[in-house]
Amino acid sequence: MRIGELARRAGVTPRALRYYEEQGLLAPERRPSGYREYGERDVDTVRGIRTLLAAGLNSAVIAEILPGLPLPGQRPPGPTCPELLTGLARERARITRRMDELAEARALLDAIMAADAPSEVIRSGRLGAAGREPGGAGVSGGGREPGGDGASGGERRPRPPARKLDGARSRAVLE
Amino acid sequence: MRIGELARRAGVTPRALRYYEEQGLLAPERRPSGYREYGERDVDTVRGIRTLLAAGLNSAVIAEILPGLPLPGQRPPGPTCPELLTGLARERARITRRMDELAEARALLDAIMAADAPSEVIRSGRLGAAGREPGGAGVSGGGREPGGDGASGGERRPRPPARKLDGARSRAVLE
DNA sequence: CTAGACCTTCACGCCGACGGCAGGGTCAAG
DNA sequence: CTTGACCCTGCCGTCGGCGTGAAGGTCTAG
Repeated sequence: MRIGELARRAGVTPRALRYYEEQGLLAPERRPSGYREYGERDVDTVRGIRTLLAAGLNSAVIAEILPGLPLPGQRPPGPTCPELLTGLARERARITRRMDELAEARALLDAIMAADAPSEVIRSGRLGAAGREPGGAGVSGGGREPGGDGASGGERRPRPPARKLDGARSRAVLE
Repeated sequence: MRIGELARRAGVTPRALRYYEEQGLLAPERRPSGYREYGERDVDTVRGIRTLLAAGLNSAVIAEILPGLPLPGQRPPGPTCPELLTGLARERARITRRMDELAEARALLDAIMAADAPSEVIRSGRLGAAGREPGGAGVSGGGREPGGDGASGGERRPRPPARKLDGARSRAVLE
């Protein structure tokens, strides 16, 4: 199929598909005319890409992960198994951390809502970063915490004090 | 305290604190010299800001939320209760959706790892967007699904087809 | 008085994932 | 052949949350 159809079926724009190709996430055939020709499997591939992008993985990471997606049972001879596996574990841990952060933020919102809703404050404890109250009065669904999955590092440091090391700019703002 | 101390205690950079002020999230006193003077409570406030930022709320949203944070029992006469509450609920729902996305992505990673780890594929089902396998062989922790909290809209559309409406540019890329 | 740590206000740079446009080719139907 | 839908390759713009100087004022210890 051509780019427009894939775009519709995968729920993205053609522009995004060209971008994914540019980043090495897709490699469609080409017609003599230059038109890209995609296969059926690319629909799922693109959905997978979207899922991973939505999880905060960047295209470079996805690019090294993707080969394991489309048809399992095809081992590209490159550095797949050990390094890839650690990379996967790393991203998984990052996602879990992210979920913890979200849970914390949601708890904070719940605390604010609980303190704000009954027109006046009822018991209003101090809520440093996340108000812990046993019987949460959230709008729906309570707070639950994942078991503590990856490394549960705690300290908040905005920068590895920005050593004057010449190259190697640090990224990973907050993620 | 001055900006440097607050920065250290809250785990951010002075630059970030100035930025927060610029965005209306903080309003420190000023010494005659122009130096900013912060209070103790600002430490917690900044931590709260970080938590919310980490959850994907932007500074504008946080700005309208924050007044409910520091000292409860102080109702600024503006549009607080009804609109603020819906805003809070909206953001809460967004966070929950985000967590669902993350859970999905993590399940996808687990599926890839499971298919990749045992050196050869074992049963390799097709995994369109998230491989569902009863006995997941993940590294740690299984997959769990939140009860479905906010609106569980399903369709994936990258753009509200970009109507030629003049003003009103749409945002919310992927969030 | 002086050094050095700390502070001030500009103001530009950056990154990722695209959006959007210009200028031009392709293709199927009528 | 023409039309209109679709496609191509550049290439610049955007948005948020800061980083990173630059040029200069303030404060405190010695």
